[in-house]
Amino acid sequence: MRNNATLKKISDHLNVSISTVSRALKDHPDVSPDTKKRVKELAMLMDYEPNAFAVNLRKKHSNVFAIIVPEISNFFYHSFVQAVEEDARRIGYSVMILQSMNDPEVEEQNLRLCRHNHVAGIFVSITNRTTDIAPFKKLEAIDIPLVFFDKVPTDDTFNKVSIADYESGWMAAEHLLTAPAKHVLLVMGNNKLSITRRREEGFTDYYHKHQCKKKLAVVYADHIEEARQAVLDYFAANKNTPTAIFSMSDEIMCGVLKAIHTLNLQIPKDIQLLTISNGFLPTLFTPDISFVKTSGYDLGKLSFVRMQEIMGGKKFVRENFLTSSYYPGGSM
Amino acid sequence: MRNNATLKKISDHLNVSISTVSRALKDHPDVSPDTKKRVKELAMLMDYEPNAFAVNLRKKHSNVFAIIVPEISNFFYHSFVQAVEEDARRIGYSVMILQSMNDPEVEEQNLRLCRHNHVAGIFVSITNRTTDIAPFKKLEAIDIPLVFFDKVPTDDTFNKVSIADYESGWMAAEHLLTAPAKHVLLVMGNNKLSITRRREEGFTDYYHKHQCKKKLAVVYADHIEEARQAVLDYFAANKNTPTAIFSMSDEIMCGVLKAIHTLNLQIPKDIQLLTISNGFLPTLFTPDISFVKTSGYDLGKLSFVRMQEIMGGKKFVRENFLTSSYYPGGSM
DNA sequence: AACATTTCCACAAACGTTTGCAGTCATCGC
DNA sequence: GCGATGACTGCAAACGTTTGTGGAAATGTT
Repeated sequence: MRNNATLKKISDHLNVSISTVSRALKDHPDVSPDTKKRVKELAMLMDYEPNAFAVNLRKKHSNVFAIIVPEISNFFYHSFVQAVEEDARRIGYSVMILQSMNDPEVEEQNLRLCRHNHVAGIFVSITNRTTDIAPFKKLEAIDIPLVFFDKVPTDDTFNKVSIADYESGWMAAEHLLTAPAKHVLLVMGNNKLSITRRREEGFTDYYHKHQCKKKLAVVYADHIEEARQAVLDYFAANKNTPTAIFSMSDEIMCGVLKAIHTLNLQIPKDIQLLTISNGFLPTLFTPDISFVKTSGYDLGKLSFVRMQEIMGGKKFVRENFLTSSYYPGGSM
Repeated sequence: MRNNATLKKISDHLNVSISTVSRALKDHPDVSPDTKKRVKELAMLMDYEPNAFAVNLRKKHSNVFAIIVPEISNFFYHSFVQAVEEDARRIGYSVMILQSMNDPEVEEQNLRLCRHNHVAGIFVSITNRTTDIAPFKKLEAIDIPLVFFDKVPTDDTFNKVSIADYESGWMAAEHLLTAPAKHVLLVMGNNKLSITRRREEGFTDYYHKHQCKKKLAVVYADHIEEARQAVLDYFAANKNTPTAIFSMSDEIMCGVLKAIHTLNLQIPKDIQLLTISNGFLPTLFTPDISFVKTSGYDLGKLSFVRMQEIMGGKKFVRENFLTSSYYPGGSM
């Protein structure tokens, strides 16, 4: 028993033309109040719903936004998604979430899906290993607006919205370097990403500018397990060294904590820890982990504003930054 | 500069008909090897991509699956999504993720989106407060296959795939009741959900069957903060009472842990804790939280099998269950 | 009464694809 | 040399919608 209510069927029942039905349903001034009423009633009765395929074919674009992220298992993205969904809903659009599994190939498949479905716009946080920007260029060629957020490519012909990474690294240093430990370990993500480089730069610039005498080490990790291993390796080489650790993300922090637990070290006695986070995970531990807050929600709101600007025709490329602030916990 | 490669344009360039181009591109035996070659080459050159709207309009359905979950911030769902994505990709389908934000109204909006886009199939884990199943019935009326997973409605005209909840509750009791504490606290989710009722039933059945003498209390919570408050309330009424706590999910566990941290209680000395989990979160803490494992990944695989059966025409309704197993940590 | 305007509606083209059907050749068997 | 077969290819309808255009009444203006 298929749902077959269509403009044609309604028009047949009412002895009016298809176009009249179409216009009646969208309150076009050309149709009389009386027919409007009749059409709407019958449409309601027949449970009419416009066929999105036909509408989109005609209009050449759909009204759903896509969000492409490396992995949805990231608290930062949850609030981002929520913010975008709120705003999208407000203007009658929907949001579909696609994850690239940190695989450029999957990412490209997702982009293809977006192209085929002529999505209204795409918010994308790129993969650690994304190097080919051609698929993104392709999107712009067919006028699908693109906003990069959080993990953005270095290419600067794109619209990007990101955390003020340099500043948050700087802020992290500002607080972490007050910790007693004489050693400092930076556990960073993939060092090809601008997000990583800028956070590290912010941190080390503060470090050098204040002529900090602590011994500084930096390690890079692509995911939890690598972060854990990196920290284990560090402590294998620096046994019993009180160290202040800077973790640049939730994911990294999880790895760091696993290592710390493995080594049975105490926070904040043996180790001081400060991370950059959206704020959820750090509060789950004892003591709370101190963090520099980066709001995925705010980033989502900002990204959406950019998206609407682009959709509205503002074509100039821009990069926006979002400031962050410090939330002291008990890990320092 | 729009990407306009279309069958018509290709046909114009090659002086053949649209239909020939269409058939050539899909290796229809009716068209000669020579024209096939020419068409394919030009199509490649022009970067032709079929217009999904037109294809779908013609075929009356798209090739994307939808997954609707209350919230994506749930580790259990991540692996579920991953499993489904893997299998979908394998048969050339895509997956879109929609979250209902635990709001039945948003859930219905998402269902509407699925209907309008004539999605190939829907995997849905319902909201805590979903009572109206009419929108789901509507989906079936237009032949969109539906598989409920994890949080499933009680109505048994639907296809459902879920954790063997009773069994996992039973298993949890089996292990938790060996803990030294004389008091047992069950922190459960929304008690209208069958998942909650069955897990609780499994637990209490074991409890009664073994004539357990420990003092049993049960509280319900809809989200993290409620869980935290419930535990705080419990300990306000039972000061310094060594208690073994059963948490029925990751989310609940987070709330429980927050309360435990607030009260400065020690695990496993003062409190023993056992949760049901997908396995990620429990390992982030020290000591590791013991858990009964429910595999989202396996559930995803199973759900997909069901989905394909339904799509293949097997119409009979069934409910599948997935067994779980115990992973000891250091929290007991 | 003649003409202009408004109100309401229908026609038809277009969006890009798929597919049943029919048509045009050339080749083959006899 | 005639019908039959087979290999290609094109025509046209259909999917359901939107929208520019034009036309027939009804109303208004002088």
